[in-house]
Amino acid sequence: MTDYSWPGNVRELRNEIERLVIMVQDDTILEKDLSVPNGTTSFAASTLHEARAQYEREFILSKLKEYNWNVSQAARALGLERSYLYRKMKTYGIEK
Amino acid sequence: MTDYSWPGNVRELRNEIERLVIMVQDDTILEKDLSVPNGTTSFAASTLHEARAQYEREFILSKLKEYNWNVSQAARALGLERSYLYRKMKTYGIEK
DNA sequence: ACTTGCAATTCTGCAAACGACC
DNA sequence: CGGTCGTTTGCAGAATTGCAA
Repeated sequence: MTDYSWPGNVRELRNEIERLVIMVQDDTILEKDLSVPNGTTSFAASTLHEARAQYEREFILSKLKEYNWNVSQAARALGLERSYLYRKMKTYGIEK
Repeated sequence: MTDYSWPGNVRELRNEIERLVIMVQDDTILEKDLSVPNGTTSFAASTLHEARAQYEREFILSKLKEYNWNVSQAARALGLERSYLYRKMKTYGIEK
């Protein structure tokens, strides 16, 4: 599991762990049990909530990069208050 | 403009109109003024709000198709109340 | 299958604060 | 000095969402 970057934030990792606890009967977790096969880049969000969060995170991140991490400009482009963008960044664990 | 399908819902069309009203100085709107050139499939949402809506719509639509328009099943898969999914569908103008 | 009312939660903009820089 | 930026926080009004029916 350490081969995977867990791009969203810790939530995704936590979800996977919870899933494993429930699904795997054996004491040992094998690679086949993982929902993220080696080499996978992103794993599909099922819930609307999850999907939304993942997408939002990517979108915000891309805008921040586009504006060279100038939060004020990115916020303007995103149509958000700059203070609110900070909150989003914290929520999604986005940092330079 | 009638060549474009305005996939989101009327909101996208309205936004484009508003943009045109503001941006185009002349009395006549030319094709070059459109932010959606002929043949374009989707036009980039700028605002987080817009992007979110577009994405959410696509996501919900795909789940509905996946479950053959069984709203109850789709709602369960999406992690939403079935009554709320109906509201979303209305909001985004999703119908079979 | 589909809608609606309502309450609880969450989201979001606004204002304000502080230091730093120009 | 006035304006911008980075960052955080409190608060009130708006929007989202689940539940019951």
